[in-house]
Amino acid sequence: MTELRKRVTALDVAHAAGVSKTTVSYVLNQTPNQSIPAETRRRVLDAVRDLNYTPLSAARALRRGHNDTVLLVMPDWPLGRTLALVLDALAVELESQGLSLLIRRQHHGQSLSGMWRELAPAAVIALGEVEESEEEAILAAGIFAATALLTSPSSPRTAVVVPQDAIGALQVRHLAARGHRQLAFAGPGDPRFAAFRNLRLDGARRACEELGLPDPEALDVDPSLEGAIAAARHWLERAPRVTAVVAYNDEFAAALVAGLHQLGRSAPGDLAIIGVDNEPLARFISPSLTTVDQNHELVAAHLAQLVVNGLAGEPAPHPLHSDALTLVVREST
Amino acid sequence: MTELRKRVTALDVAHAAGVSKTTVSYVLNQTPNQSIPAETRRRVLDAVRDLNYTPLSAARALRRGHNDTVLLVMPDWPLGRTLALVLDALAVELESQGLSLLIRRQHHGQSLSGMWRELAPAAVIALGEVEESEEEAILAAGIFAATALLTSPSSPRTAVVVPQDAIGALQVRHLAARGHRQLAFAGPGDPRFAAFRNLRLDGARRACEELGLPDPEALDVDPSLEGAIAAARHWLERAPRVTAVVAYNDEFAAALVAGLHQLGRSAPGDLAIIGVDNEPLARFISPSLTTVDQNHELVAAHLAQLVVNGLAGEPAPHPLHSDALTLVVREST
DNA sequence: CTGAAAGCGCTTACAG
DNA sequence: CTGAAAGCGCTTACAG
Repeated sequence: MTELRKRVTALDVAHAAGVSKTTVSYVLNQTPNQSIPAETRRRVLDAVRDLNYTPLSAARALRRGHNDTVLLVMPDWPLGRTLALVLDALAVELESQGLSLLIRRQHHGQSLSGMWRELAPAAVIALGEVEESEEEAILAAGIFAATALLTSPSSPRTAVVVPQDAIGALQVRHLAARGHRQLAFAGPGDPRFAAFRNLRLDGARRACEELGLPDPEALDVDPSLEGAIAAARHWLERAPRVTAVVAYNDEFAAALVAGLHQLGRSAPGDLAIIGVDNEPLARFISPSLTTVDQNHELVAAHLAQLVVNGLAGEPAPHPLHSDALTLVVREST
Repeated sequence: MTELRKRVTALDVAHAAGVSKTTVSYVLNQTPNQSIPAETRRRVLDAVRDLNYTPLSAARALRRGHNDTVLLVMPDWPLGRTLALVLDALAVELESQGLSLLIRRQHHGQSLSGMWRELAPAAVIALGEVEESEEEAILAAGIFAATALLTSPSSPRTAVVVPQDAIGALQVRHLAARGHRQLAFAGPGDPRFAAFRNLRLDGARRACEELGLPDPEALDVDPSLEGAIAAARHWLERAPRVTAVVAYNDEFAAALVAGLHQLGRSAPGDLAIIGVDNEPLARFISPSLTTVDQNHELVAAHLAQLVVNGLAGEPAPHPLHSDALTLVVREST
């Protein structure tokens, strides 16, 4: 077993450079209104390099009252492709600003309060609704708070929006433009997806209403070949016959395409199908999938900007409308 | 603007409970060899609840010398499906043990040393090779170190293995069992994938050698329809003719399946194709993709176990062999 | 069974 | 231009 080596502290650097801890700190933090001669600065920096000194974030956090960390709290959602890409891009983006992203899931009954009080992050990003009193408490602790809602914001707060309802609406408008009137919605029955599913369905419903189309029938589908076959059969035999399906995502869409094929039918002739996520394999399905692409880079950049501006006391960036959403038209519709 | 509220500290709890900070700490940490009467304990716990007290991790970390955090350092790899799922499952697993997972990318030229010295985590997990001296330094700082290599370990260290070479070998053995002898490897030219690509190719090469098959030709393919068509044409016209392709992942495999279709050919008759990752859409490609599934839950559980055992001073769990790999046979081979 | 006190490694008024 | 000193909120020998 190797012997435990003592940590190199600012005091060690101070000694090596022949100055005090204070000066070391001033140099390293480039504290304003301190005029330290270049020569002294160089000596400190040399010592830092020679000793391989790194300030301990815990000590700094204790003194400053907060970390250089952004705490992202999310419900216990399954990690889909888009969410994973957004979070990854966000982490990279924040890192480039000297911030760490710490992602925590909030399981049922776990208190949000405990998480941020324990960590004392610079900012908290909540995915999904947060109680007003909780948000107040976060702000009162001097922590910047942002909320990433899945729907259009009801209040003009610091809420970034990744509007799931806009996805459903976009899907419906595309199908309507192709002449379809009798639509159906195919999504997961699993309650873990409910937050996303329900909002997409809502958006689809509202769009149908606006376009004067009948309300789309929502069906829980098992995204297997058998589940898809059953669903497709149901729609084809139904009166009035469904001619197009809004799928929860590309997996459901792909299952339906394959199911139709098994029935000797095909998209879009017998049933038009549109997915969401623009999975890498979506274009290689045959017929290739029409889908909605969520621009994860844009969403991540926006979230990062919101936090960075907030920490700097600058105004929030302009809200993301549906710019982050792109319709990718292929063969299945 | 809300007024800044002062933090609730252990001293506040002590006052409210009529005891000292010491006793509060003993109760909250269940410090061994302290016999605190149930009544006192209750008073402390009540005060904690009433005041909504949460210990500040930075203060605890400063005192203890380390955090309850696991630092995972990875190269600047693109986040593929399997990696994302492993990391997510690992985070969940560690959370259930009271540990946070902090993921950081190590960009070129960035020092690993700076990251762990700054954070003072309980453990460091490095994805990929780490210099011996660096690992020594981590250990010497009292931090548990684990390495998740992409290949079979050369030394009997605390290295978890996610053997990418075994994937390539598994692909080749399946194709060989189907009677194929003249194989090719299709992968990305993008150097960001090189670590994974090269190891899978190596594994494929070695398996061919063991089976007495000719060395597989490796081709950089653009995973688009056009790229796939060009590649497929090349293999079909080549002498000796290639009869089966080991694809880097399902995206490449799907592109090749689609490319063949465009050429009026099909898998597996004209060219057998096997992918990696078992993407949700892989079974809905037609013909459906044969692929290799990496059990991300198993890998994550193993990594978590390694860390937890390490922190508790217990021996490492038995190594993961290729148990985490499953061949999923479908129509494309 | 309980508490006073030291000390972890920083930052930052404050004094010179 | 520079440093001595206080203090952030914990944990833990140590003394009673």
